[in-house]
Amino acid sequence: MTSYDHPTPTHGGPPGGTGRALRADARRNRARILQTAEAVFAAKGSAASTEEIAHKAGVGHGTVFRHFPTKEALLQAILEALADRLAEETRALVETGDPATAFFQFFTRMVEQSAEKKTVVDLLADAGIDVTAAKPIHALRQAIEELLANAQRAGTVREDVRVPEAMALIIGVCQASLHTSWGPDLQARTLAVVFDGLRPRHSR
Amino acid sequence: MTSYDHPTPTHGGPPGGTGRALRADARRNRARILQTAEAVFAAKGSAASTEEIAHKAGVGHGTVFRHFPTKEALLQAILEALADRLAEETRALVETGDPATAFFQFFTRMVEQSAEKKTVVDLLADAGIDVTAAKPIHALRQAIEELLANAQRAGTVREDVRVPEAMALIIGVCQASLHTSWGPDLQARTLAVVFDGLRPRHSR
Amino acid sequence: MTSYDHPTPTHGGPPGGTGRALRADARRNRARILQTAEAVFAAKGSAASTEEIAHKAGVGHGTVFRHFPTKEALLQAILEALADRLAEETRALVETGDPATAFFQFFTRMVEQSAEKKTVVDLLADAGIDVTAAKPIHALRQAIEELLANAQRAGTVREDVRVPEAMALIIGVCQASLHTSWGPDLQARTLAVVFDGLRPRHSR
Amino acid sequence: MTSYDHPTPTHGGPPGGTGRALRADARRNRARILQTAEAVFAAKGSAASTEEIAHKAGVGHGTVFRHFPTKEALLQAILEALADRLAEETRALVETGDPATAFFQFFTRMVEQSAEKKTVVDLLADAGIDVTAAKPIHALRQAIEELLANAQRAGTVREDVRVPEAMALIIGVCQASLHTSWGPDLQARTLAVVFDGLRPRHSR
DNA sequence: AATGAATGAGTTTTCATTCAT
DNA sequence: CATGAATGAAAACTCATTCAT
Repeated sequence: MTSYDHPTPTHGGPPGGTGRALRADARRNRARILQTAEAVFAAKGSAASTEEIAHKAGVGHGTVFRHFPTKEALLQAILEALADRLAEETRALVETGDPATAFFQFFTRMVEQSAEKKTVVDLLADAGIDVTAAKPIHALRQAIEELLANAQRAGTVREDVRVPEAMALIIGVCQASLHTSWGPDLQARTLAVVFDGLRPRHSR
Repeated sequence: MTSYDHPTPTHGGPPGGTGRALRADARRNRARILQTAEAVFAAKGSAASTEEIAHKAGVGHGTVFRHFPTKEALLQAILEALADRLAEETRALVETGDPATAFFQFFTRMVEQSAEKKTVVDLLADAGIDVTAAKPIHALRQAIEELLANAQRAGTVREDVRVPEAMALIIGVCQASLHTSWGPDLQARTLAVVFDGLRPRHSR
Repeated sequence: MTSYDHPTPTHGGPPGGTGRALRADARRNRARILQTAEAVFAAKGSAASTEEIAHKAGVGHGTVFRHFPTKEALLQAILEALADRLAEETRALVETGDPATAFFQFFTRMVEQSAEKKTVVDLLADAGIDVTAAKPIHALRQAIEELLANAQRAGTVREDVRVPEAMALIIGVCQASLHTSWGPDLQARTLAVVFDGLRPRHSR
Repeated sequence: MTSYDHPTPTHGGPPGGTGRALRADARRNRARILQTAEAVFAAKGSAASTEEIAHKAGVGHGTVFRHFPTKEALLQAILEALADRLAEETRALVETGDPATAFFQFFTRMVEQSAEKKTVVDLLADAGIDVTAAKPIHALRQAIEELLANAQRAGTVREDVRVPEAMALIIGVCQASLHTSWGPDLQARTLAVVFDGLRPRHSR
């Protein structure tokens, strides 16, 4: 959520000092647009109109374009904001979690959040962007790499599993969660299979 | 391919004896439209225009709407046709394959075909249709159920795995194959993890 | 005016024969759109909206885009239609006029029509198209070349005058006619100066 | 340049003695906006946005509208400024030039400057303003009248040529210089014809 | 039955103008 | 006074859908 508070990058200066709060409302608008857009795109896919987003955000639709010059830019911004949030969360898990279980916690958490993440994956699909290529994804990827390596060092994930398939499995299960009648039971059972496949043989 | 030849079920009876010749044309048109639409939607996503489909199918724009009253109906019809094809294929595997390996063969085959299936899943996502709700999916689902049951009877899949998570895993890996740089290696390693998770513990 | 009657170039066949008059109204619409657009652009410049043109032509604005995929295409079509008309007129003058005076008649006629030609010149200016490069202008240019050569052979225009300056003078006087309070007197006196400059010295 | 320094005539008196410093800023801003706008409009036509002008002038967007209540007003102001400049230049020629050739020099100079003047003429055309009606044109017109009269008195221009056609010819050749491939040769030959038409018969 | 012309609601984007800070 | 954020009218263009031929 805090990542929505960033002002436009052209205004790097801190708001403190002489109290130049000239664009407090602009910042607020930007944040509201991002928030609204994420929700709307999540609900209706990237085909949702900017007009609807503007309306639901309570601003004129010109204001959306003032903050994000194209629809594509808005999509990218959402992507980055979400990636930032996830990377932050993941990094916290890297630093404070139990290495043996943190990767599995993370995996589960991602799937739980999948309604939100649908946006990301959809946008990635629509934009034709390769997950591995998108810049803001990089931090997230690195955090995942660490979680995986830690789990392997702790002996809870097989040594021969590499990052690409780990990400593929995460993405896959998250996506699957969108296309079936997906209750907590089903989620648990699906993850159980995958987690079992990830564990070393001798550990069972 | 044969599944394209079904006329719309709403036109069950011919209006007269002499009407047959025209009916053949219409049937051919319907088949060509479906075929073309599947290819076009696969290539361009569901945002592709009906006009383009009509053009590539070599029919007038209006003809598409004569056969499918809305674009949505066309999407549904493609879905049904594809589900029919897959069900047929799967059924053949049920009847002629080795029970111990048929389920895994089927799973692999689905992922290999995922480029084609992308269409379906994308369309499902866009249309907000739940896979489990679509009627023609039922036959496919039944065939999968049999494959799974056979494998469990043959001891190559854990007894506690149920159909929903099996389908979720299939869908998930298929979807994952569309994002990330997905080569044969990655596909093999990802399936290895999932298959491993599906096998009974004592079999390893 | 007859140049408006051309059907879309994709339908080369003659309307006769079996009387397949399927698109009589399409042809009519195309002609009306062109006619209306020429008038509107002449009155308001090329900044006039396609919506206004559609409205004044009595068609939906989508129809304008069906016939001319972009506004630019519409401008070009007007240009070509006008060039066609002028070339035809000029050619007639080449064939039936008095070589000694035809060039001057043509020059005068162009200036008289300048209200109409404003469209052309404006469009040329707006589109950044070089007069000499536009294809449909070529026929017109050739006719002008002949008029000039004939006049020079008849001794009413100096031998050292070349086509480029002749065209420059025509364009210039036509344009000037748009920017001043331009009555018949002023037109006559301005042309008198230019015509005098064009005549050989010994002829006066 | 000096003509840019005039404040808007509607603000005749200063509100107080201490207000002078601010006024100087405002004057400078006004001048910079006019200068920038002339350049931008010259380069991009009157479709250029006020935002771009504000940016290039280094002022806020709102400042442009503080000085010129509408875009139209800005166009008018540019026109006046340019007319002032040209009138000044022309007046200098009246006072210091050779009466026999000054008019022709002036004519040539106008055509040479036509790239700059394109702005004006274009704006006039776009705005539908008649040259003869614009007030600041009057001074320029008077100067031209004198140049013409002097040339006629010196015997280098025919007695029967009046100011309107002289201006029409100037405007026409300037405009023509914007269309067609216009090199120094073509300019020279075109002016040669016009100048020849302007000279008395016995002088050749 | 097939065609494709017509339609107009909807989409993205731009920009002059207003107004709060 | 200066600023730039907000606004919404308007523009070009698309496309599913309808309908006359």
